[in-house]
Amino acid sequence: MSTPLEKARRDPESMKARILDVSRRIFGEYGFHGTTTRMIAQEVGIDISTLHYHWGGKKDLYESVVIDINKDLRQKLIEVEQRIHSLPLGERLDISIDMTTDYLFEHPEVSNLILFRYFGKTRSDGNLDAIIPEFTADIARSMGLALDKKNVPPETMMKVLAVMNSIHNFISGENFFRPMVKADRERYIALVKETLKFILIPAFTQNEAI
Amino acid sequence: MSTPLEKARRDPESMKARILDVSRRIFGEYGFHGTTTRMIAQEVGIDISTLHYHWGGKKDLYESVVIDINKDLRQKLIEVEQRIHSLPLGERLDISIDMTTDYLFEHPEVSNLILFRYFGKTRSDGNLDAIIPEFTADIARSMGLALDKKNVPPETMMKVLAVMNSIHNFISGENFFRPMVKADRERYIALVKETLKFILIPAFTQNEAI
DNA sequence: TTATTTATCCATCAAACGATTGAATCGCAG
DNA sequence: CTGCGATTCAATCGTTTGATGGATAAATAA
Repeated sequence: MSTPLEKARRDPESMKARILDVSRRIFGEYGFHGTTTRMIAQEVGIDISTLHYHWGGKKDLYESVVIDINKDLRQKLIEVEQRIHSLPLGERLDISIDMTTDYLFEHPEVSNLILFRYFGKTRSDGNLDAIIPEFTADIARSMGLALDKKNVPPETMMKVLAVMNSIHNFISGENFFRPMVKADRERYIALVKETLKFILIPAFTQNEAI
Repeated sequence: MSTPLEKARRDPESMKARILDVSRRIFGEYGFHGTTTRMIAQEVGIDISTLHYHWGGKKDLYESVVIDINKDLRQKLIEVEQRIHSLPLGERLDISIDMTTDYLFEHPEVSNLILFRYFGKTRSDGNLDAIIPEFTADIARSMGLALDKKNVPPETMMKVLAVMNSIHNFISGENFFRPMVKADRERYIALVKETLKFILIPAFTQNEAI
């Protein structure tokens, strides 16, 4: 057995995959209600009925998109963790911020969609994000703030959320913030990293031996 | 001369004001596209045509809402600044976080709408947020990071944005984050303040004399 | 070859949505 | 009371939106 999402990801050239990729971007920009199936179909260059043929309906497609970006993000987190594992905390943070920021600037729809789900309601919405608490606990462990990913204390969860949100904010708000600081894209990315490190590193290293 | 918004705010019992208040909340929850004029009308307990009579149309109403919440936030910032003016930086941050957090938890639609405008696109959207850069510069000065609100350097703007966004995130994401940390509302508010201070205060006081 | 499955588009539907119109109602000055 | 502006609602219009059915062609199997 295999879900439509798995099929799509096996063949990146398939129509399923093309629709999924465009959907990620447009759902990320306009949110669920702001996106129409016609917008997606037009961008892919197909008829709406073809979209329905492959994905069943708008809501099914949206759910697949959410699952897909969660998979991607989780994959990236594993990658980051392998890279920083067994380094001192300050360095772990530094490298994590660099890697995560670079990745998300290349795939801003990931941040967009996550923030949409955090802050916006959908008129009819199931609980699709049971994964997020697990993510957060994983990151807590990876940052050395918790020993295992069960029973992470609330204070720690909150700190991790603050870190992740700060990153997503700058990625997803680029169109809004970048003109404010009059920077080109490259400079903006540098400013984001610098700011994140300025804010985050002192907080988590303040009680550490130097 | 007086705009519909000013009229509404002069008489809080007026239909204009009632519609505006409900609109703030619903636009904040569902965003522009996720909100229908019928949802607002039903919540107020009136017919849609009455809504159109007072506010012209969905878009006009939405713009009034955005202007209204910006006015409120600016007013609050002035209030905060008067309270903290001439205190040492650490204390300024501490009190600012407390006051701003309390205010926003009482009016979460302010955070909701601001984040919606940062991260989401509306299919046709003018530039309605020319005020935000001024806000940000104001806060920078109020935090003692800039001497006057002209020519605030990009690095400083970014830091202020990071601070404000972190606050908005926890307010607006309450429905998502609070179950994750298994806290009741009161406890959640305390956790938010604690986390914000943990993250922010060390960063801004690290180079200060103690 | 023929038959069957897969994939795509065209035409169209029903529901939902933003908006308007015209009549009814209210408050109040003359 | 009368007249009039301000306000409200019921009914409805035109459009958009999500979704479907049927024809068609290409690929695949028999």
